[in-house]
Amino acid sequence: MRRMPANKDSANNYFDFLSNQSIFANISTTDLDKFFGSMQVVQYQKDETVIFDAEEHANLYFAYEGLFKLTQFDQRGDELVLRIIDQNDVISPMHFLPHYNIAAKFVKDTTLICFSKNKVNDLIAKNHQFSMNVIQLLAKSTQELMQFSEMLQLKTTREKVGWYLLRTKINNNLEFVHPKRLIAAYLGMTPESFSRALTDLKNDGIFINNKEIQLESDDKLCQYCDKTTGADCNLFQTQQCAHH
Amino acid sequence: MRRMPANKDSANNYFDFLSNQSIFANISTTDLDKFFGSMQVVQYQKDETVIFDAEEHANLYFAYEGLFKLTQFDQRGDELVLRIIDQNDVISPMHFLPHYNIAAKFVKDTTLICFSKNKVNDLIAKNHQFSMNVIQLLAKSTQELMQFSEMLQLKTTREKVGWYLLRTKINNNLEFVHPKRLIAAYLGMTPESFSRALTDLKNDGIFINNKEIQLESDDKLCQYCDKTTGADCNLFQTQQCAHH
DNA sequence: ATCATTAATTGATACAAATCAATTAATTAG
DNA sequence: CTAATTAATTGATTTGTATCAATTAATGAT
Repeated sequence: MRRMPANKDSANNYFDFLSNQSIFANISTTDLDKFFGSMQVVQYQKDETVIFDAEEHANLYFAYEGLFKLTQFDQRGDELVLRIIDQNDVISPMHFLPHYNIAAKFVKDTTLICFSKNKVNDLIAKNHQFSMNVIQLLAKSTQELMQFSEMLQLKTTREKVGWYLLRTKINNNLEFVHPKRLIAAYLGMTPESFSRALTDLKNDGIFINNKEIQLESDDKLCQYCDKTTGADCNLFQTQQCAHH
Repeated sequence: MRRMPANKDSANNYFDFLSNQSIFANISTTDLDKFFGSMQVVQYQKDETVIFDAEEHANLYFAYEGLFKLTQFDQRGDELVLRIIDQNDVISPMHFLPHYNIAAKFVKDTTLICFSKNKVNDLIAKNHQFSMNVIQLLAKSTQELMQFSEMLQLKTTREKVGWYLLRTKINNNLEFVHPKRLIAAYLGMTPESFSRALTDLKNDGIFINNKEIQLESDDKLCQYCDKTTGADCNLFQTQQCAHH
């Protein structure tokens, strides 16, 4: 980990970046600029592991650049990847209860912007819109975790992979942007099972060459959709959509 | 479902009950009484299933009496029990995003107290302490879901059962207060596997007769503990505690 | 461009837990 | 109190996915 002193140019980039975060939506520039002044920039290197505990890391973090996974792991070395975090994601260990730990394992060199618990709580106290935004963020996080549990518990290996591909399609146009082993871990399976599932999906008209996803027809992944996931699809509830 | 007109006596009981909820902590009686005035009481019968969707059920609910499970289920009929809810628990479907659905399946006749989204949002807007309490509630819910995922994914069948027994011990003194099939579903296993795991635990000095849990010695469940779970134990970080 | 390293795939096997089937125990209703 | 119903347990079998092992593909460094 490395603390970065911010020069004026980079500070402007950070401010721009932060202003676009939904947690800061509809807040006056005055209040924001003041708050942004307290920002800290920290950098982590590929392969570093950091325990985010409620004591030392009671901050609010923004992923400015890079890639890492939020994981729990046990004595056996098995791990649960709760979230894959890349550019633009937010995590708030400051909202973890005491004694709760989670590890961040950095997959790429990563730059985080963070704000201390005290500063954040000050803004919550002072700015009603901000506290609403925090509520929104936590509500979203609750719901994503419910969907995540659902994926882990209810979906078959093949369905998990289909669901992941669908989300990839909805977000960024048919290619894997993360290492397959990372995706496999996130879906709660081994890289071997992930690979085999990708092979199986040929029967559904879904073909993979290396990082590229090719679909026999545009709707081939729709069978792995649900209303919550589909809500972000540009075809959602149109004529072609299954949830129509 | 049945809407209950509240008479004066029962209203007093409900007010007392609500006042003790942590989401209403440190709020003036004046504000509370006004808010409580908007309360609705609804009753559900054993075996009823209700879909809590973001549209019709955008409320804040308190379980006053009864027992039900919050579940997701798929076409196959497999189900994920996200939470077992009994007396004193809170759920806030009002914080679900649009299109997100979850089912409540009532195990016993149940009385819920609820407040509409609008009334809750009014209180959030007006009362800073309340919005802090809501943040606290959502943060807790996020964390519980992370622990839940961890349990589902990382623990073996036996560890899941040991962990459940430990929590039971910490909460209410060594007996099952819920049907075993419900517990099994919550732990993501079949009743058969649950039963076999209970038998296995004899090797750890843990004996079950019907609903009663008997321990060879008081620390027999400590091997299934972790710091987060242990934080609620009355021996936490004392001499006897593994996390000491 | 070539070598070294890491990632991904493919095949063979093992294993934990689900499923299926039957029995016993515990509740609930009359 | 007894019969009926539901819950829990126990045994036999199946199954999906992890694990182990080996190979091939892709990426990164010199």
